[in-house]
Order: sequence, then C-alpha cells, then structure tokens
Amino acid sequence: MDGSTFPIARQALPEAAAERLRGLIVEGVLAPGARLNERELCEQLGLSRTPLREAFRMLASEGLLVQLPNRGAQVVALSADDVRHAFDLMGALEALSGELACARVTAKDIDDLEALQGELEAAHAHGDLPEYYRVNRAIHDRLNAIAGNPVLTQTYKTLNARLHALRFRSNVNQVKWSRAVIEHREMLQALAGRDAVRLRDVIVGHLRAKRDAVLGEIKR
Amino acid sequence: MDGSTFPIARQALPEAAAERLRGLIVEGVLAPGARLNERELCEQLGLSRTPLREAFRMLASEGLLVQLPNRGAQVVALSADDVRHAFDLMGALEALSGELACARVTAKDIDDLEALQGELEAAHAHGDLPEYYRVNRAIHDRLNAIAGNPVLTQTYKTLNARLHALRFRSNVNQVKWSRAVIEHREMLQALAGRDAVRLRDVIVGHLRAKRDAVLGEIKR
DNA sequence: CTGTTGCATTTTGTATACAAAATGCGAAAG
DNA sequence: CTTTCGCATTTTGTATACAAAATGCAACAG
Repeated sequence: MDGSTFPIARQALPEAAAERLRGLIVEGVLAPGARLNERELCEQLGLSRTPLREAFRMLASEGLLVQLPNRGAQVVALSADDVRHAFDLMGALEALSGELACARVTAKDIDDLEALQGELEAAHAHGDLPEYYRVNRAIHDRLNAIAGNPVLTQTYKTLNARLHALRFRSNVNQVKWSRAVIEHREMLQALAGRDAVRLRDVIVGHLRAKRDAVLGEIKR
Repeated sequence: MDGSTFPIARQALPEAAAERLRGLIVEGVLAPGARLNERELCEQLGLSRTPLREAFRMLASEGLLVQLPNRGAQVVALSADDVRHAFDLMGALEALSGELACARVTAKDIDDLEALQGELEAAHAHGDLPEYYRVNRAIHDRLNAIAGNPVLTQTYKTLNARLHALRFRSNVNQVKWSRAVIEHREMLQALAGRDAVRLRDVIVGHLRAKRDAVLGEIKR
C-alpha cells in the first residue's frame, strides 16, 4: 500500500453537494431567502433527491438553510439582530483563539503573520478590497490554527460561513478601514508579546467595530 | 383559526428520529463508539431508512455521530484532548453568556437565580448528585437565556449535548464539589453587581475546574 | 496449525416510485 | 370587479428497489 489508492470515494455525494451549495450560498449565487427546488438542483448537480436532501440537512444544521415543513428549503436570511448576535459570538470565539494562540505561538508563526500583515497593509495602501478580505481571512484562519483547538475551529468555520453569506463585501469607509489595519497590527504585537489579556481586548474591539460597520452597511 | 390546529406534523420524521437518537446518545443507551445499524433502528423507530439517514446527517453535523464511508454511523467517542478542547470552548461561551447577561439581567432574574442557588446548596448538603446536576444545568441554562443571544444559545446547547454524551455523572470529590458551590455563589454575586469582568473570571475558572475534574474521571 | 483466498450474506449508498401536501390558475358567486 | 372555491399541477415527504461495498466464514494452500 503506497497511499496512492483512489481516494475518489464515489459515496460522498451528500458531502460534495453540501460543499457545492455552501459555496453557492456564501458567494451569493443563491441569495438569502431563495427557495431551493429539489428537482432543479438535482439536475444541475447530477444526482438524485436522496443525497441532495441529506446535504440540505447538513446545511440546515450549520444554519445556512432553513427547512420549512412541506415547503422545502430556503437560504437563511439573517436579520440585523441575527448579525449582531453572530458577531458577538464570533468575538468570543476569536478572543479564545487569541488567548490559546498566545500559549502556543512559535517564532515562525509570528514571522508568517508579519508577512501577512505586510500584505494586508499593501492591499490597504492600494485600495484593493478583495485582496484585503483574502489576506484578512488568512490572518484570522492562521490565528485559529495556531490556537490548536479543533472544536473551536469547527465552530468558527461554521459561524464564519453564515456571516459570509451576508456578502458584506461592501466598501467600508476609509476611516474604519484604516482603524482595522491598525487593530491588526496591535493584535500582532500583543501576540508577539504573548500578552493574552491585551490580545483579547484588541480582538473583541476589532470584532465590535466590524459588527457595527456591517450593521451600518446592512441598514442601507 | 384558533391556533389549535394539529401541530402534529407528520413530516417531522427526521427531526423526531434525531431528537430520539440524541436522547439515547446523551443518556448513554447508545454508548460512545457504538455502530448504528440502519435496518435495526428503522424497525425500532418505526420509519424507513430515508428519514433515518437524514437524522444521521443532522446528528453528525452536531458532532454526536461520525459517519464513515460505506461503513455507516457510530456514536462519537471523545478523546481526552477532545474533552479539553470542548471545555475550553464551553468556557468562552459561558463567559460570553455572563457578560451579556450582566447588561440585561433583571431583579426577577436575580431572585430566580438566588432561589436556584438555594436548591443547589441544598442538593450539595444532602449529597444528592443527580439533583445537583439538574439544578446546576438549570442555572447555566438560565444564565444563557438572560444573555438573549439565540446564536450563542444554539451553539451552547449543541456543545453541551456533546459533553453530556460523556456521561461524566461520576462522583466528583468533596473538595471540588464544595468549591463548585462556592464558585456558583460568586457568579451570582458578580451578576447581581453587574460586574462583567469579575463574572467572566469566575466562569472561566469554574469551567476550568470542571474540565480538570472530568479529565481526572476519564483517566480512570 | 496458520494465513489467505473466494464466495455468500449483510449493510450501505443511490435512484426511483408513490402518497400527501402545497401551489397556481380559472371559473363562479357575491 | 373582487373574492373565493375547486381542480390540475407541482413539489415535498417517505418507502422501496437496486447496485456497490464491506463483512464473515469456510475451504484450501503453505
């Protein structure tokens, strides 16, 4: 056995369908509130209703879909309160990531994060918002990985998918954007100094600002 | 329409099955690592494989089951590390509950919690461990409800189910038990004084102690 | 006696068939 | 002209049928 056996498991249809749908929801192709027709999706995805419905159940458990009795599934539409609540929780999750990371972070981790911070500031300087979001996400994911808590990571990823479903890739205003960059630098400093208390404060503040920015965009 | 229409939706088979299985897993009737035979469960629950499999997907998303390719579902068996990680996350969730609760708690809430605290101390005095666990859970659930964050509540409940699946209803030792009662009183004091910072510290410490107690029991 | 191979049986994964509920539209009544 | 009722169609929910993979056991080779 050389490990190169075909891992193309042909029984992963529900997982594959869920993954695909997750992408479509997060990218906004399937808009919030959109109703999902089973037959239609079956044809598009090339599978039958049984595995598709199992995928629906998974996504519903993740909070990306809501299933109405006898009326099928639809993409979740978050209210302003939902967003507020989700961001509050996200703040607690990321704060925990930071605390745990302080106890485990290595010199290489810091180097990598400083490189990412450089990319972040470059994206900011160029006004390249998509790139900024990409690097931002990479930083937060990296911090989460350093924390080394798979249960936390799973919870974080699930909640993140729900929030990304908002498509809040809106233009934040310049002042808030600059603030966010500064907060990222502060995060990195606190982490480098293994200052868990300060890191927690910075992260919670960072998420609070992000929450308010998103809520402001939503109101429009 | 008087609202008394039959809410016995006959299409809730997957939910009903999931609810039932969740109970069996949490109660320990279905032991960690146990493999679930679809046919067998179908007969016992009185339904066909289609809705049962949808229930499996839900429970797997909640982390109560693991599904192996072509080898069905089995009850999750948490490692010591899993328990450690789950409790660390639980600490962060409950700490957030406490912080949010400080900002929303009413006089009546405090009264109710003080009554529960009395029940808790009575259970402790009588050495009634099951009753202690019941009241303990009631207190934590109440705190969570006061926080008023449904996203948090959902996450909390799901994680709680996973931990209860451990059946750590083992006898904690007297010293730790007494400490827990004291910590509960401190929690209540901090909440009554709307001291979010102190409440957070007490809760995190409380969960850390609980985590270590459970880990100690597991090692046996 | 031990280990492996091949086959029968069981179990899982997917597709399809059938029943019940919801939906949409047109006709009829007010 | 609006509203409501009824029916045809669509869509969802569940059961079953079929295919592929896994499992267990017995026979055989070493």
